[in-house]
Amino acid sequence: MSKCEQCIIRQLNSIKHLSREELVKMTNCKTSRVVKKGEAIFEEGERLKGIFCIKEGVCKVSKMSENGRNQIISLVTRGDLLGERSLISDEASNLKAVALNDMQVCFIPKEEILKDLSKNPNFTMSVLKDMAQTLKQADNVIVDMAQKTVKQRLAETLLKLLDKFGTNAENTIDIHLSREDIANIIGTATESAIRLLSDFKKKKIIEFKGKDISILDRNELDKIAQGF
Amino acid sequence: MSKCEQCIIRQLNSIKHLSREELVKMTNCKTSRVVKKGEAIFEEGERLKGIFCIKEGVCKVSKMSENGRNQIISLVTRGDLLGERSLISDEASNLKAVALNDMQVCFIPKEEILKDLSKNPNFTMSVLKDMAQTLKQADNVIVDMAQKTVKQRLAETLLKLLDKFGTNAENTIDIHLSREDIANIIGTATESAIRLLSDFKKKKIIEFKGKDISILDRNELDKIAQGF
DNA sequence: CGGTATCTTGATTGGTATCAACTTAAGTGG
DNA sequence: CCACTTAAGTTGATACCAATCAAGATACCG
Repeated sequence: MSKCEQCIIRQLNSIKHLSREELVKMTNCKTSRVVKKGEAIFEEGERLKGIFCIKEGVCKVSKMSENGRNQIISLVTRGDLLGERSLISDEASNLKAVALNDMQVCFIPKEEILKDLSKNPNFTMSVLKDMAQTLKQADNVIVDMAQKTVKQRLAETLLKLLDKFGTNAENTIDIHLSREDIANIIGTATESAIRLLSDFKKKKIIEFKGKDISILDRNELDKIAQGF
Repeated sequence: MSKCEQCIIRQLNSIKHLSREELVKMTNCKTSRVVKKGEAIFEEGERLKGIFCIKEGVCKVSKMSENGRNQIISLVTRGDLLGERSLISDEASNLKAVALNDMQVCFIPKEEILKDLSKNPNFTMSVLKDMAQTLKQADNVIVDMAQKTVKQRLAETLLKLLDKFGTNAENTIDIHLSREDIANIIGTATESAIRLLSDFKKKKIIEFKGKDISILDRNELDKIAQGF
């Protein structure tokens, strides 16, 4: 079993504030797990027994709306923690997490995390800061959803994806999302997203390589996102 | 100066987890302030030097969108804390808070709160729980904004307002919001909100007493909110 | 009492959802 | 290797919803 003390991923999140001693304990109680593309890490309504630390891969975190459509709330990647909130508020998860590609995640049992939270103020403060940050972003998303058009949101989403995942050898955004996934991020019907993507392509703002998207005119996307 | 130890409001939020000693210190450094209706407690972009504890009254917390419209993110009332997030993430506030009626608020300096956070795990944990809860609600709002129609959102908002503020002697929702405020909560143009309110009135789901709203058929609003 | 803000309604335009049909891509089993 | 199945992507036509502009009504305030 690989040791948390030696894990590089740890440096990327709040776990970096744990002491050597705490890390040793964590190594002893954590379990590793491989999650295949498309597989769920947890379901909406499930009671989580711990949190997940993403070692490799990306997953979409989503929530079902009352009308039966799926809304993707965030994309969680290498170095992120997943499930702290449900654990802290001690409620069933309100979200579902599904792997977008093959993943490696570590599972850390609830008791261990709660113990660390109660004994290590630096750790707690770090989690608190993360959460404050997430909340701020959530506010921004609310404003965008409430006041921007689908076209603006699509442009913005493409830019965010580019910044978060960068580009691969073919110059396409280095994460494969289906058209439906994209629609579920911006909160629209799949056909609408497709139509707008198609518009962007005609205007040479983006192009397709296979199904993947390559951004040609970042500047123009910026303008569209801001409403021109 | 009134004493935090004896303040009833304290029981309503995380401050209840502070020790007697900590409360005495807080009494000595806090300041009280009256905020008139329409006045701002703080502005977007302002660097807060502490947090606010709402003793009396209600304020709207909002954010300007890039297209120049105002989105109300939440309504903060008696017993709530305000400004913890900016303080924790140590950034300028991303939000603006404006009084909806005359308010009494206490201001607690940053240093005092940070000291309590670093020394009292119960307090920190309580703040953390609050924030996890807020984040969960934010997720719900995102889904609603992304996927519900304006009509659904209006119905939902009316129900939430009713639950949060109750009714007064005239059986109207016990908080006065302008039509514009309502529109800014549901994220639509003022005229659209007015039109839909007018529809609801015609269908005898609500009625107006002056400008205030009285809910006649809660059941019907529930149905509309869920998409029928 | 005039001026201003808020509220209200109508007409028009544009954006988005929905339904339906078709294409392409990716398996799967004979 | 081909025929079949299924999922994903694409496009057009239509109808509905909501934003915007314009104009009038009502309440509020100095």
